[in-house]
Amino acid sequence: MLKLTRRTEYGLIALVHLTDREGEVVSSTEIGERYPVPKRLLAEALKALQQAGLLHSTRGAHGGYSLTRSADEITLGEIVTALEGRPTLTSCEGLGALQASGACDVQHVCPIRTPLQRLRTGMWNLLEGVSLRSLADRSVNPTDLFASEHEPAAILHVHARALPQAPGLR
Amino acid sequence: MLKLTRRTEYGLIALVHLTDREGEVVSSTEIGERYPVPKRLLAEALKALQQAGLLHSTRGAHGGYSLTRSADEITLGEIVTALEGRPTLTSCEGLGALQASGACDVQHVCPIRTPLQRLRTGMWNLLEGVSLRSLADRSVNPTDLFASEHEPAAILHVHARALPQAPGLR
DNA sequence: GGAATCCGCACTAGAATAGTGCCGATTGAG
DNA sequence: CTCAATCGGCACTATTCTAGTGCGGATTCC
Repeated sequence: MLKLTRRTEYGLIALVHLTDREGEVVSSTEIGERYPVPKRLLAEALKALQQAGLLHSTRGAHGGYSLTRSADEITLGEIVTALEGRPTLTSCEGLGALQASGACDVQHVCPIRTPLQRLRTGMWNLLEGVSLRSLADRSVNPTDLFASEHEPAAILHVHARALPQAPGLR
Repeated sequence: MLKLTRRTEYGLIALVHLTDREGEVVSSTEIGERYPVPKRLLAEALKALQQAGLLHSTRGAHGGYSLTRSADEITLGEIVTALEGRPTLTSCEGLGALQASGACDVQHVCPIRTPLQRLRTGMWNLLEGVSLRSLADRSVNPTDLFASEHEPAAILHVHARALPQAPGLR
């Protein structure tokens, strides 16, 4: 299913909270008390974020977590990657380490392998395009986060009639 | 996990194949023979697509499936919805039927509810923006499917200037 | 020394996913 | 009219993923 796990959800809650108190050291206890979140799982999410280098942890009394970088420099993509691994779409991609080894036995005939990789890339860009800051900023109009003035369909350009050279993303 | 199920994968394979033979009636057997896909599951995916109104089925000998509309008019969003339900991101949204009933007990304090809804919307637009036709068209440059002339980050508009991307995965 | 806090391991229960089998209903062809 | 191809529906199993919880150890401040 195309959705995030709770672990990620908890991690996001924590990160948004940490963004509110940027610069400070906040304990997992504090976060756990503020939101109805199983503290134990919250701790796991925080650990994962720490291991991914997104959070700095200080132990001992008065310890806690803090952002290692500015909230502007942390993307949703990184966060999701840290919490549940880089998002893949199909089994083909899951193995194969992306086109590296042609491990996918369907590869030769599989008509969707490449298209689906594009899809993943697109979704990935979407996640990469959102900073923790913008996520945490409640003053931003929801529709403005992703939506642009242009028609979404036009942006993503559906039928791909115009095929302008694209910035080599990946 | 942020990924599609195999069922969806199989459904997409079938749809791409059906797009290649647009107008014709193709049996699930034929598809199953062409690609190394468990025929049984393929049949399930096809059934789901039929029930969603994306495919027309004819029974009996020489029966099979065909697209109900032009491949241009079918979006990935519809397909995914048919095969695994409308993508949600968090539990908050899962219940609540989206902001309708305030079922989410975290709602009052949950700092990510709204932002995450935006995320979902963005991903949804992404899926809605891709037609089956463009997905099936192998001549389209992969990067062009989603990418536009504009910088992705600019489109999705974020403060972040795209960090160096870690190629490592899994 | 005690309290607060992060750290790491292991375990259970439930849900989702992947896959398979079987039989009935429908329909075209011989 | 019978046979074979094909869709349609039901039920079942095994594996993996997800969610949640417990416990004890290591650090650090007071």
